[in-house]
Amino acid sequence: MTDTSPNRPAKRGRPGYDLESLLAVAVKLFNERGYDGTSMEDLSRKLGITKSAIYHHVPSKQELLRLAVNRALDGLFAEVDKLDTVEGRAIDRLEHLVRGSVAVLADQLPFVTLLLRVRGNTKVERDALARRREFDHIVTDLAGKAIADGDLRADVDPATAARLLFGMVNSLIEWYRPRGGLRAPELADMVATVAFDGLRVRPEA
Amino acid sequence: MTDTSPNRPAKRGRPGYDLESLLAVAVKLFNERGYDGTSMEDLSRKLGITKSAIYHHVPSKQELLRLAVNRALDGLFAEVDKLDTVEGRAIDRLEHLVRGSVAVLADQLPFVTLLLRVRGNTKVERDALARRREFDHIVTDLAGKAIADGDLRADVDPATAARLLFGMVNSLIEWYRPRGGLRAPELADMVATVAFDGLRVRPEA
DNA sequence: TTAATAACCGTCCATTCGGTCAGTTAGCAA
DNA sequence: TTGCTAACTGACCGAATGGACGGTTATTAA
Repeated sequence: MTDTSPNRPAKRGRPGYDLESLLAVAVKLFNERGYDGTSMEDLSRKLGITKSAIYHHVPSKQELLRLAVNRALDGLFAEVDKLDTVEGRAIDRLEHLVRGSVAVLADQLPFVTLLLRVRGNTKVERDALARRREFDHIVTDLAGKAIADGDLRADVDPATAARLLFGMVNSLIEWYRPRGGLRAPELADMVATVAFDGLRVRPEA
Repeated sequence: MTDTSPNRPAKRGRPGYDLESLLAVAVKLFNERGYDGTSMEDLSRKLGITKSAIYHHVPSKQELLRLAVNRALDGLFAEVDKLDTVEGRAIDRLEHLVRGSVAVLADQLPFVTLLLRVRGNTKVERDALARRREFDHIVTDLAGKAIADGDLRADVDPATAARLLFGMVNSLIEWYRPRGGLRAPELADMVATVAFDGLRVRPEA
């Protein structure tokens, strides 16, 4: 989807990585080995340039992390903003948010993956966690309204419903790979179906 | 549940940590900061002993990880073994496994948490991932049989069903804390209900 | 009182870590 | 051909890392 290869045509200056192409490689490596488990040496080796060359593009290792997680968060909050245009009951808006989140997850998989693994060791990580909590709060509110509407099971409290729902959504990062046969819309269908209607086949009336 | 405090009564030798109590602190810290993000210095400070004292109990940092993830895996496979005694259809056995896994997760939360975050950087981690895949394979087989029985939706393939199901189960480590009001059996009920019957309220016939 | 046991300390080490800095090189436009 | 821009190199640094090692201290059983 995004061109991440070095030496792409028609640019000023010496060809090579720019911030974008470098970030793509970095995030991929962070996801493979973990952020703390990846040294700048490791990254430079993977890039095929020296460690100091990385610092031409980015002032610190943490900045790479910051750029990545914010990209994921911006994508997710863009889906939240889209909800304003969605008419209908809370459960429908909730389903929209689920589908939107699956779409962001599929489209920005490496960034979302990194986001969901952040632990809170540094300020960058804590800021990311704060924005994640903000997102979770929005989901919980929607679940609460859907329960009040009588559309979502009342034997599960809103916070738990939100957590189970997005627990399932977020678990996609563990196995979904866009290159496989399954496309994002079909994936979103599956998740929405299973989450809202369950895995069990119900005897028809 | 398990006594993890140092200086418990009636033991030989100088009182202090033994492997068990040390491991508990280590795993907790690993979960807070990440395995790679936790140095042996960090751990020694948390323990209140010197770094070298740790190496009296354990030969390496990786050994701590190995002990922890194997404890989690042993718990999960014990639940698999229990399935032999369960009569009934595949979907019932699958539900048993879900409930059993939730129980293990709740009882051995720190160990399971650490297990689910392993990336595969070292041999210890790769071995853990291999055992996890073995577990996943068992779940997928069960899902396949349940679909063949006509009990699980046929519009989701077995592997995806297994992944969504245990994606939801495993996401519990992100928020479930045993000290809260919710007990493990009630938690298992909720997860099983939501996963198999969905979050949506269905109009009664 | 004396072993045996088991936890612990202080010091040290080679390596790796994230990061700095002064210079170099490759392509483009004028 | 000359600037200009932007990517890159190599040598270096102080701090932190996982771990080794020889000696010490607190407790219980005989």
